[in-house]
Amino acid sequence: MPEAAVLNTNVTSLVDRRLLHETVVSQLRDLIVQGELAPESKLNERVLAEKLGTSRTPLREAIKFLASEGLVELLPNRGAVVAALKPEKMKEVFVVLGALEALAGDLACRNATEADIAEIRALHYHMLAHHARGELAQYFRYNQQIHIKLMECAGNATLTQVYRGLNAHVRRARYMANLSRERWDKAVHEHEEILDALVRRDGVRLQGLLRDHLANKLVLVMEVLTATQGATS
Amino acid sequence: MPEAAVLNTNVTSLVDRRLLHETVVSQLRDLIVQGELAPESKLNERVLAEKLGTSRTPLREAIKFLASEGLVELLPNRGAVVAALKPEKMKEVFVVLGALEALAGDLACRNATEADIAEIRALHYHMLAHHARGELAQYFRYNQQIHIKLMECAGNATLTQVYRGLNAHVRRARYMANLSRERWDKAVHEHEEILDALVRRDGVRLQGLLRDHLANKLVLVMEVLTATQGATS
DNA sequence: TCGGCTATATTTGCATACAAAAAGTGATTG
DNA sequence: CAATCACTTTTTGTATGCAAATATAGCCGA
Repeated sequence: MPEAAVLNTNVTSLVDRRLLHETVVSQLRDLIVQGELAPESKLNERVLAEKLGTSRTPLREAIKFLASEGLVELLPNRGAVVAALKPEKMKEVFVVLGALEALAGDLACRNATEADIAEIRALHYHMLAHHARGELAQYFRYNQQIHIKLMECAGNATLTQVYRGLNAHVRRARYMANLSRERWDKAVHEHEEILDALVRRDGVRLQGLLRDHLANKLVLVMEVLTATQGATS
Repeated sequence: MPEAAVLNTNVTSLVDRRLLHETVVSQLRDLIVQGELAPESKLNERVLAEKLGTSRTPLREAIKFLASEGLVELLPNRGAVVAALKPEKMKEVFVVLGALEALAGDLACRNATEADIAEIRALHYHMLAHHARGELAQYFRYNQQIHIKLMECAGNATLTQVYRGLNAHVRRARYMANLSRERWDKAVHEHEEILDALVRRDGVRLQGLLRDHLANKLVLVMEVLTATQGATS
């Protein structure tokens, strides 16, 4: 169940069995992605270690791990800060994500099994259900799962890994978003088309749809960023 | 001079001034990329720490950093090993690299300044010189610099960062390669065409050329892998 | 001789301790 | 009154120590 890791949000660990400091990585990442640790805020090692119920050593290792992902930035002799959410950076990330999703779409049209497509369809309907109820968080959850599943259908684990890393940046901004009903409906409609193109295994069309979908996501994220940017500073 | 970091090979650090454990990350990465630490070999913390003249703590942090890049794999309670160089993994990486280089080529055609192109041309001639002398290592060095510079011309730092990370995997295999003269000449010719397409800012053609170039690289790497695979195991 | 078990040794993982650097504080002086 | 300097406090970076887990070796028994 690899999808579960994407939205793993438990802060107080339940699994002592034989996992290691990956727990800390996961917890820290969630704190950052969900915005509890704000962009550009300092990561005080003592405070965080206490909060996560560990010592500084595994925490520092986790910070280094996330630094490699780009979620935190290391300042020599001055610790680490949560990476800034700069509009310029978001544009960059979306351009790369666009290329990756387009690639994934193309590969998925060729490699996806019928079972894969059925699973995406199932996730799609879950998503529709939460959209109908106006449950944004749950909607996002299934939305993410669809995109991740599409990645996995491409059958390229490296692609999936890179995508996840970049996507973490974007999700940080998305957590702040309050979709207007209009935009939300539009996004759902886009997903309908995406599913349709996948079912027909029309790689070219799917690539285009994914690019457009991402472009719209970028617009949304930019609005969120400029809005909060004015509010917080 | 950001290109310098790509081929930074000093093991005994010269810079004590105010750099930190990034030194260890860089050293460790070089050991892996250059093959001194063979794929799937165990990373003994005590031995490595002594070799790099540090203690286990910064070394472990460096290992976690590289684990996030995918150059090493973490085995819970059993340390870390250098990531395997599996042909399947290489194929995956090249597919993603292909999409990224194509994207970079397209962006570079639009964003590169004349000075950028002049710099790439200069690197190109350096490369030709070392090709003429049959100096493989130096040839690779400038070859890499050209590709990195092309990435930078795209004006997307995120793209460059992701590219570098994936490229490290590939370079590990390339270090084992002994190019045949025929293939080598062909690669150089491809670079001539790449430069030409860039000068003419023909993004579509450049994308195609880069894809072909990468496809040929993949063939080369696969040959190296299957060859060494038979020899070492 | 071979397989399994125990005891030993190594190695990892985590916590703590210590040193250096940065940040904060306050007093003194121009 | 502001700025600077010295001093204190906090925080980071690194080394070391210790416990748990794993690998290794030796031993016994079949």
